[in-house]
Amino acid sequence: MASGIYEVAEKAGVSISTVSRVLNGKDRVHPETRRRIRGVIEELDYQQSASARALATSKHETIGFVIPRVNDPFFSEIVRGVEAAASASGYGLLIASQPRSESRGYIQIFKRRFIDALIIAGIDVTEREVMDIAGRNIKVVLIQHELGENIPSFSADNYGGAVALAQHLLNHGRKRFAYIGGTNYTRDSSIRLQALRDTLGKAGLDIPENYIVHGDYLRDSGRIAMHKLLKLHPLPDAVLAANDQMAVDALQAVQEKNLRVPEDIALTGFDDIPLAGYLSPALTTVRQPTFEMGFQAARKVLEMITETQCSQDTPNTQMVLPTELVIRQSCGCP
Amino acid sequence: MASGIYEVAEKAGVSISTVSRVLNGKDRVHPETRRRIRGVIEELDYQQSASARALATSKHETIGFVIPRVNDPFFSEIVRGVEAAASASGYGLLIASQPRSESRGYIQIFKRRFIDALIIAGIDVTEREVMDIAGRNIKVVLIQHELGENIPSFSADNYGGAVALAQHLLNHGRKRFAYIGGTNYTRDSSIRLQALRDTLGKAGLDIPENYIVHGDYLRDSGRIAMHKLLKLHPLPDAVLAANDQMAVDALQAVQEKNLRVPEDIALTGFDDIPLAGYLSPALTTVRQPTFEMGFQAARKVLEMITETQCSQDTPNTQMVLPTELVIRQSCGCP
DNA sequence: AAAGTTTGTAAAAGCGCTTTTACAACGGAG
DNA sequence: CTCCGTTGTAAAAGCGCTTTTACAAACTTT
Repeated sequence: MASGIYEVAEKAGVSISTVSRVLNGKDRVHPETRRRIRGVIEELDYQQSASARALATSKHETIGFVIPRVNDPFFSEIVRGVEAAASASGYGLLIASQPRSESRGYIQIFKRRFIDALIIAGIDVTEREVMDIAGRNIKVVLIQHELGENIPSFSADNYGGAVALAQHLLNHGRKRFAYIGGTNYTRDSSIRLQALRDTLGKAGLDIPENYIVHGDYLRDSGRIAMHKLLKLHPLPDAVLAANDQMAVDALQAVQEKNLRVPEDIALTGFDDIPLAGYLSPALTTVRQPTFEMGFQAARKVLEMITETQCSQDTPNTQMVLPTELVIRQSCGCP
Repeated sequence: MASGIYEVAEKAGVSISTVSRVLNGKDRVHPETRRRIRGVIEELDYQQSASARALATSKHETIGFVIPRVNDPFFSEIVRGVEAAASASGYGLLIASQPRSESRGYIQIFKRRFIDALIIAGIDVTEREVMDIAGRNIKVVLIQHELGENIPSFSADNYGGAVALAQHLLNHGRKRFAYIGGTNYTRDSSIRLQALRDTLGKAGLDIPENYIVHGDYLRDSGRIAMHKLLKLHPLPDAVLAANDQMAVDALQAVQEKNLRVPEDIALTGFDDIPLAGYLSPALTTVRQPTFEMGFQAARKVLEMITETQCSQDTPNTQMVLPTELVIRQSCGCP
């Protein structure tokens, strides 16, 4: 009875199916009737029940999004991209921000929540997990992680960025490289390391195992890692950190020991978070197209959703977006 | 037929109501039957349809959240707090990040989406708008904004923080104060300005109108504002910015003119975003309990949701959480 | 041993919408 | 003036669950 749509129907003197037709912009409604119903809807400030609609249509107009940390500048910029694309299409965004370890459980929960698609960013899911979700007719797109080519993904060109960075430092005449990695063998971090190794190799250099230390991408882990490096003899003269946050803390660690960046040690980051430009010396780093990745990933899932409705299949995408070397002062440039 | 729960029921040789009872941990099910059903659920990897459940129970286990910008460190920390509390209770988080101007429309959309509660942060909604939402049986809680006392809210002690800041600068012997405000008369910004005026007043000082300029809280607006201030004669010797982001840019503006902070001009921010501590000079500011506000606000709505179910009413909350003066170097301290 | 309690389960009625089907009313064509 | 294609609307059948009601079967009571 009080059931929204019934009230409207009654007040307008029509049946609920007519109201429904008006609501969904369908044909076969007399213009006059339509206008009257519109009026009543306005008057009652009637709002459809999203759950009822979702149940009846099995479209939820909501996309799920899993990331390790919302408050990380790198990820929050991705969120902004996703949100921009989603809201432009009237889609809602259900966000789960959970450390990698716990995100599994969250993905599980998403399988039953009302979402049409799931975007997973910065989490090393397996193909099995993705297929499991996709099997429930939830479109999946990955950001900053790649799997089989039947799974769309959007990543930044980590390899290219790291090569550019290494090459730039080589051009500065640096010889003794060290690397501060992310959580033990995250894919990103190991790709960057590989790029570094390859580039050094071509120059006839290499990077000894003890010049590679691991942090966890988070605050303070850069400081700890750098402290380890500062105990080495000879000291490295170029340190690449796997992300800006660790580079920032590493910088503090160097300065605490009264060493100078870039004179004694050149230091670079990765990501180009806002903070990077404000340091002294400002941090040389690699800009990642974060907003873009989020935006494009969201566009892609939206496309996948509508495609299914028209049941045409487009080839899947594995996009690698370009990164850009951002030269500031921490590498030795004036 | 294929309807999830039917499959389970059929395979277990019971009726769907029994399966439902198991799903919801109800009594009146033979332990043996229960075990068998659990097994089948496991085997089929059956997941309940959230929409169907929501429709039947009118509980969605999801809370909506509106903020101006997810990628702003101030807000993303609030998000983290909200997310932490929500996910601890198994609730999902539907986030809308929209500039103040467009957030109205978004709130509108939320009225029909599947949410049990809505948290609105950093947006100057009116009491009417809130009541309109609340009338739809969606609990509403405000963050960083206050309305009538029947509407729960969680804010930081802006006034107290600004007083502490002003007093601290007075203790440093500063006399010519200037203020860089937020978007024209956001409540926060004007409260802070009032606090500044009151404190100066007690010390027999005041702040001339032309020493008050307005930014928009965002990047670069601090630089523009500071450039205006640097054209004044005499120059101010203490500049308070309404948030850290603007203070950071103001700092750059000062340094570009070859003036020194804090020697020539003391400069302070508000919020204590991570960046503040990394600058040189490091920024003296006021820490806002961002995570805490988010966390408590989420706890509050969750409480409100369960309360209604037991239909007891608790007095409403208008919490003002304490802020904390964070003294670094930009004020003149060593 | 008859009557009353539990206990375990099934059947059925919604939740608020969409969508299909059916059917009057109205025109234009033959 | 009858026949048939439109057009506008109503009635009814789901969507996948929860929940209430009903009722048989198994135990207690006295």
